[in-house]
Amino acid sequence: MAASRPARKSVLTDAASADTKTRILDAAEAQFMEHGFEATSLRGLTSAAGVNLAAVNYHFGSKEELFQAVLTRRLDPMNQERIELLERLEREAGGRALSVEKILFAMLIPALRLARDERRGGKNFLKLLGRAYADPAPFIRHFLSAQYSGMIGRYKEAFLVALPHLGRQELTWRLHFVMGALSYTLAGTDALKLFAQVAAADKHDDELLLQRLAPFLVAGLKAPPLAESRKLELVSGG
Amino acid sequence: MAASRPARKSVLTDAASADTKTRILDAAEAQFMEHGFEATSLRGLTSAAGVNLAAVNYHFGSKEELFQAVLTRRLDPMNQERIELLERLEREAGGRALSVEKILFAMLIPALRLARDERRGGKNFLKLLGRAYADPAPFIRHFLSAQYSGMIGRYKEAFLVALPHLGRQELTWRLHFVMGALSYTLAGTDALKLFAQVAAADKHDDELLLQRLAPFLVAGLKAPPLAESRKLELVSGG
DNA sequence: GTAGAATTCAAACGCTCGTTTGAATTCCGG
DNA sequence: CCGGAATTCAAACGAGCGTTTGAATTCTAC
Repeated sequence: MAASRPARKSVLTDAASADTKTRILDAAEAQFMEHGFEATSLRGLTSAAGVNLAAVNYHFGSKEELFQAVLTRRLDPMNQERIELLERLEREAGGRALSVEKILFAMLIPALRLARDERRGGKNFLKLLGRAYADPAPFIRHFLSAQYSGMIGRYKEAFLVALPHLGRQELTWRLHFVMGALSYTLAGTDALKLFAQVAAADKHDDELLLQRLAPFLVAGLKAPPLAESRKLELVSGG
Repeated sequence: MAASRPARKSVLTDAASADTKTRILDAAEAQFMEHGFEATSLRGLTSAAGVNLAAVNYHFGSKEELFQAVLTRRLDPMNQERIELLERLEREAGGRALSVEKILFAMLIPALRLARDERRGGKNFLKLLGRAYADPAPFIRHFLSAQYSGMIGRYKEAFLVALPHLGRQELTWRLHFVMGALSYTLAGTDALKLFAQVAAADKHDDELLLQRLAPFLVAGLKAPPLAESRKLELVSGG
């Protein structure tokens, strides 16, 4: 009989159940990406994974915990890589300040590597991540905050040095905008097919995509804040 | 007995039922914003609106059609205003090209006006809109495409003139990034409370927010595309 | 005031959902 | 090869969902 829920399984049996757990995680990644959290049903998910319906609750506890496990599996290593890359660049720079470009690249390249590595989820996962950012479910928002706060804090300090013309608050907003453009782009929200005639070749070339995104973000980050004197004009539309 | 569904009601009875319809729309706006489409239940929605459960299906046909009605009510006038504002600026400029700033402001100001007008939904609606952008449900994506394509096409032509150094495809991507940063910002995704210490005063001052967003977007749009020669460096991280 | 249409209402339908259960099966160290 | 733990499995539970129904009520034009 199954335990009410196994708090921690023995090391060896973990390996035995890895197959089922992995199949669930892989199917969940695809389904959550395609339908979002709410619209994904455990019945469809488990049947796609070729496992019993009860397996999700047995191995992960609940649908919510499964969702978090899906995110953690990819996110932890990627953010770890981001931090390590930033620290390596800082070490290589000696005492000198890093350029905005380099800091931004340190953020983007682990994401790019992940997108290219099908064994780590590839583009599907980034799409899922982009959508998770916009999901209103509180448990998702809290989870993402917790997962990202360390990494973002590090980068914020680095950007603060590279962008001395921005105050802390101004920088906070700029990073918010960066995350917006980034997650929207990663999510591959072709919602706006408006921008339709993007060449098919372009569409799935993630490197080219980041190479288009990077100059946009760098220029946006470097931009001077709007001067007091110009603010009034803005609203009057003049 | 209720008609299977009233195709179009008489003019006068429209006014009579307006109260119920409006109450439903208002409650739906709030609930869809808070929980998203899937997680919003008609039972909760109708009870919040103080109307009978069946009223949604009677007046709107289905939950999906209600969602579209919620969006249309605000979106049509806002996009209309955007187009009119752009055309007014083009007329005022005579034959001369509009600046990137002016075109962008023509996009942002109707959104700002809407955000400030509580009678038109205010910030709630923009938040809902930002979230709708990221919703994976196909009917939402198709609906938004249809609603936006006209407006976006107009602006794309205007930007193409203002940004002659960008090709059509490059511009398409830039507008994609702009929409990303914009919808993410409008959605007020405080998911990333990481950027936590944003002053409370700041938080709901939409004008200040757009004044922070504008320089970021303008600089991003104006940025030169990444030169061929630099592309390789990017990925190697050097 | 009355006929007919529009609207409201309580109730129910049929379905899907996440989760739980307890027996059957598989796994594996001794 | 046996015993106990881990896992799988079919079945069911209870709840909530969007939608439909048909009667009751309200509105309105005549």
